[in-house]
Amino acid sequence: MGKTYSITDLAREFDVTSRAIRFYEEQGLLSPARKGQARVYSPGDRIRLKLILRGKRLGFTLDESRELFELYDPASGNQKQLLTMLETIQAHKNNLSQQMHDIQIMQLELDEAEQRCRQALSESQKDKHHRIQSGV
Amino acid sequence: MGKTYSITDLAREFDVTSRAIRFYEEQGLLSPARKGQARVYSPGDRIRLKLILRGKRLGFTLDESRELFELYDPASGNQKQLLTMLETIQAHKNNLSQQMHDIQIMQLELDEAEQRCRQALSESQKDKHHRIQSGV
DNA sequence: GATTACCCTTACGTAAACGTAAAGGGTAAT
DNA sequence: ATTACCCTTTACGTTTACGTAAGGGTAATC
Repeated sequence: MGKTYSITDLAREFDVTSRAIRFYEEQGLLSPARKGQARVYSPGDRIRLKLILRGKRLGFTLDESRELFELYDPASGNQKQLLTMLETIQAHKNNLSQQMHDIQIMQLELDEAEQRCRQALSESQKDKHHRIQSGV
Repeated sequence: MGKTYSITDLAREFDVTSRAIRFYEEQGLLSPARKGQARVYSPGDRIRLKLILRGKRLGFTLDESRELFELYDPASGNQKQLLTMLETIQAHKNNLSQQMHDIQIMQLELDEAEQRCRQALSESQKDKHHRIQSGV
């Protein structure tokens, strides 16, 4: 009953190669079921892949993403590691704040670049008209 | 008169190695003046380095950063490339929006992870007290 | 004058994240 | 039964962004 996906299904959906998906498994980020030799991915596996790719967009290494997954795993029990875990989380939160800030600044700068670009375009249009008018 | 910086000045300020800074130059992202053999960096060079590092935090490759610098350069004149330039800018803006979105979601998730973590900690504290009270 | 602290170039090494064959098996339509 | 398309594993190759010696010059300091 549960929906399943082949490796190419997921590869197509998320625009990655099947090689990449196998690589994530090799690195311990995915562990799909098997049907014979073939990999069979559950909706949970699919989400997991989605998270990996989001992590990548944010500049996380695969190791970091794997570590984050462990934060969400029921297997986390170990109490002594809870403080370490909090530090990890805090570090990630700090990085994200920094990135957020970086993005806002860069968006402003790109807006300015766009304006200058449009300006330059409209002026080259004016020049064209001028040349036409003056018969050059 | 103009303030200048040595390579180690900048390396210390931005917490990168001088090797890295030389590498950026090798890739055409910086071109400091020279005094004899030694590199001499102007305030402009310093800003440039700052931008490179910000780009890196946002997942830009050095090639992409170099391309962005060209968008801001007075040497940009070429009119035919203005449209290509606008496309490049738009693509970057789209990526940044996506990243912004990714960050917001991940911040929420990290907040939740933190809460669960603190919860687990306080419960392990309660257990401790309980064990102490009951003399185990 | 020897140590310390910079600076340089050249060049090989490396980690991460796949790309890219090579060689083969499974099944479904033509 | 052959074409086509899926799947597999093994394994070497590649790009990016530096790290890490190795070897040598300069300038201040003890």
